[in-house]
Amino acid sequence: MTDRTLRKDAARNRERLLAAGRDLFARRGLDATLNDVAHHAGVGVGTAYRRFASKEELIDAILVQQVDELEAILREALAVPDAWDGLVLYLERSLEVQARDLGIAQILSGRRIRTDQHDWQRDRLAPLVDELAERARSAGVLREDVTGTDLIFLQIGLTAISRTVPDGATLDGREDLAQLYRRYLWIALDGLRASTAGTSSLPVAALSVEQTHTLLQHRAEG
Amino acid sequence: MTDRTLRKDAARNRERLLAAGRDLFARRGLDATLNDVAHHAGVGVGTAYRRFASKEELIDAILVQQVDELEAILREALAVPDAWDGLVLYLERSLEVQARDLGIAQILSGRRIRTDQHDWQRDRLAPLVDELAERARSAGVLREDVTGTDLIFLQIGLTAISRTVPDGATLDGREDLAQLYRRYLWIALDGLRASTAGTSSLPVAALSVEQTHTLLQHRAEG
DNA sequence: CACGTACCGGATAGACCGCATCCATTTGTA
DNA sequence: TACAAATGGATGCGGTCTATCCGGTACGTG
Repeated sequence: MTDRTLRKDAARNRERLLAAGRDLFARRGLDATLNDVAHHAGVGVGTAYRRFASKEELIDAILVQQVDELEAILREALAVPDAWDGLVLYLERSLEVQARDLGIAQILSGRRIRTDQHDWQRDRLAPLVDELAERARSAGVLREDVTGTDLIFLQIGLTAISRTVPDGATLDGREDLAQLYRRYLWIALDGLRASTAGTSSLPVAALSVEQTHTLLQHRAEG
Repeated sequence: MTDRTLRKDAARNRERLLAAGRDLFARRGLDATLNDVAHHAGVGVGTAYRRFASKEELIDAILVQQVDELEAILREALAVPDAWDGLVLYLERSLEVQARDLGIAQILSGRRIRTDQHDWQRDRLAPLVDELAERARSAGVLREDVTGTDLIFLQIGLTAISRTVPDGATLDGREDLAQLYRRYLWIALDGLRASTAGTSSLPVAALSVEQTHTLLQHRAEG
């Protein structure tokens, strides 16, 4: 890296670009343009391209922070005494992040981008997820035939459900639409439990046929 | 419609276009070009545009057949004596269709296209799904708090998981990769059951961390 | 069988979009 | 002050998708 202290204004613009990038990638996903980011950051396109040679480079820079966040969630989950509670905490928090941030969801689902320096998925996150699953299995709370990779794929599915709901959508005065995916998380959790001690109460009410239709319809226009 | 009997060659080309469209939309999704379809059908672009004024029109024509197929699956499921078995049959078959056909999966998920004549989702399919769920609830096999719309959203999630696996992918000699999503279907099914009579045995083996990584990596290049 | 017309094919025009560069101008700092 | 560093955005390039146009072809009716 050419890290020989940036000029004051340059450093400030770099921060602005990172912030705008986080914001824009979160909302519109990874195919937002670097030009978009520049405009959104209030700087010229040229400035953006001087700071980050390509869009990928910007994404990589943003990614580091977000992987740290996910790793923190995992370590916190592992620190929870009860193995099942830890598992639930991880899934809830991780999915909350991905529901809010389309960009990171796309990356964790293996879509869109192919940035070389992100073997972190295997190297940093995956072992922790595996450990979380292993611990829950050993404690007899997670069914024996489920592994850490299953948790990954389940997250991919649940994230897809959460993307079904447009950004700040409400429907018939329902404010909990953004949490709809949690219904299905909890159904999945009941399916993941070893001891089938009944069913959990689902955190969000189901949608009516009309509401579902409106939602999916609305989605086509975005 | 100008249905005053097409000339023989025109009719033949229309069929070719429909077949090519089905094939291409299934494999590459709905953003395949009408020019692509024409080329794939072995006819000129002009021919394609004479037959179908726009891509949407072609999609609509194809859609009719596929909705019929889905409706047939639903009716078959409703005809199964055991309510739970019917539910399982529906989900298995419907997801199999969507796993094979990216185009219809995109439409059922409310993505991509906004074709006006397809309120069929609410009008033809949704009531049947609802009936299926209602029947299973009444029979005491489906948990009380789950509705037909929940089945829709679950399918969206599971379809997303199935799209994780590239077309004819194998990994370490595993031939069942295309069925990976069924693991998660069965986890979901266990979560949907009212009587928690233990856990089902999952139909496909879990992936290792390395296999998962390879899969998601590979996906980025498509 | 001959003629008109519906049809064919594909080159091509036109619109749009994303990426990246270049350079005249401004700003920071030694 | 002076000069290197940084700025901004107009601009060029290459790609994609949509859709049309028109010289040539083949169907099928009289």
